[in-house]
Amino acid sequence: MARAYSPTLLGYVLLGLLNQLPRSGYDVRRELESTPMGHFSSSPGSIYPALQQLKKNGLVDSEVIHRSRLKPREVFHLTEKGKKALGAWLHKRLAVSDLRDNLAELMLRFRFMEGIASDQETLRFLQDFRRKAKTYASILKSQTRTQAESSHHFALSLQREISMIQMHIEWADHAMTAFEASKTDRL
Amino acid sequence: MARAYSPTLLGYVLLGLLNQLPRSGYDVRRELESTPMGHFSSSPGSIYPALQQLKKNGLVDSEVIHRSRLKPREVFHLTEKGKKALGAWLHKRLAVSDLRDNLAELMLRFRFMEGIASDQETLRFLQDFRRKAKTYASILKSQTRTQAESSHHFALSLQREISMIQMHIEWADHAMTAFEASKTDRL
DNA sequence: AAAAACATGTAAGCTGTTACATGATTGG
DNA sequence: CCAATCATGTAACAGCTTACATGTTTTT
Repeated sequence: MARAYSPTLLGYVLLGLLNQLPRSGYDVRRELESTPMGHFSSSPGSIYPALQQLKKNGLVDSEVIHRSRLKPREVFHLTEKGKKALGAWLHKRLAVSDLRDNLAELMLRFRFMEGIASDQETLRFLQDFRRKAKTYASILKSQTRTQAESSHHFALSLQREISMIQMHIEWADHAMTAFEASKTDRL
Repeated sequence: MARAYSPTLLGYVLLGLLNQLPRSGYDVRRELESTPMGHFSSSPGSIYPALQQLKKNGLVDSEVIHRSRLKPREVFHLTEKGKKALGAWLHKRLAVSDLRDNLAELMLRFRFMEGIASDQETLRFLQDFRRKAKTYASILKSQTRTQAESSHHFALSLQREISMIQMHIEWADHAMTAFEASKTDRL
């Protein structure tokens, strides 16, 4: 039995982009060039195989569009399975360790929620994010008390980490009030 | 002709740790477990091959220390070549794009400066860091003006990025005054 | 006439991960 | 006696990157 396929982070980025709008590999490359998503390369050697991988596993499908003169474009779009996979990724519950290890991924998830997650769902994400950040911040602060004396550089690094998390808590607050406001607008 | 070997980021982390203090692979693993350096795994399959790689290229050397009962330890230390490589990494000039793509690496560099870079050199690093951060911040702000209207989520993501950089500028200020103070202390 | 944009792919290789494998010693 | 700690490695693989490869069309 072939073991369960699960997209890579790059795969989810592609799903997110194709969910916004069906695109060719070339379109995706240009999008990644103009607004970088994480640190992924926009080179053909990255994008085309990744799209084929998604297609092979049934998360996207494609139509080849022939034009009079130009080379035909292969335009990819999400399948039902692809939409489910993207949705599952976006709604996955956060772990505290994600704040340390996968912050960039969490932010990508936030960005790709646009258009497919309701304001309610986005708010839930931000609330969860804020709670986990609070927890992580208190862990870091307890480390300050126990380890900080040992090394100046280390203490400054810890301080930076704490400021980072603090800033993200404030950002989440800001984002949440923005979403609360937009919710009220529609009443 | 074999083309020039240059350590990977994990390689530099190992050089930094071994520069602080000669260690065995096992020691390194425990260090990575207790205080994570970037997102590297502390698993044997990561550490032992990486150390062998560094040894093969002459950046570290090792002595095998035999003890009465316990398994012998292979303790690694930097060679002259290794010290040079580490120094070159630490003093490499920053690019503005590093603020976006390699922030974690910059912070590792800062941490490993302890003990081998002078306060002057560390200050220069922080000054450079601050300048590049300022530049990057202004680039991001100009993006806000041109693209922000398009998407709410995207605007919030941009806002977060700007707050991040802003926070790092303040952190650099804080760190610099700390180093200025310690310099004055020694007069 | 040349350069840039359009459009897609393959091949080789590096880095690192997980899982597997082994075995002695020490502490509870 | 069982678990944890000490200690080192290999093998298979995933995932991505760079460099190579190809050809048309539009813009300068």
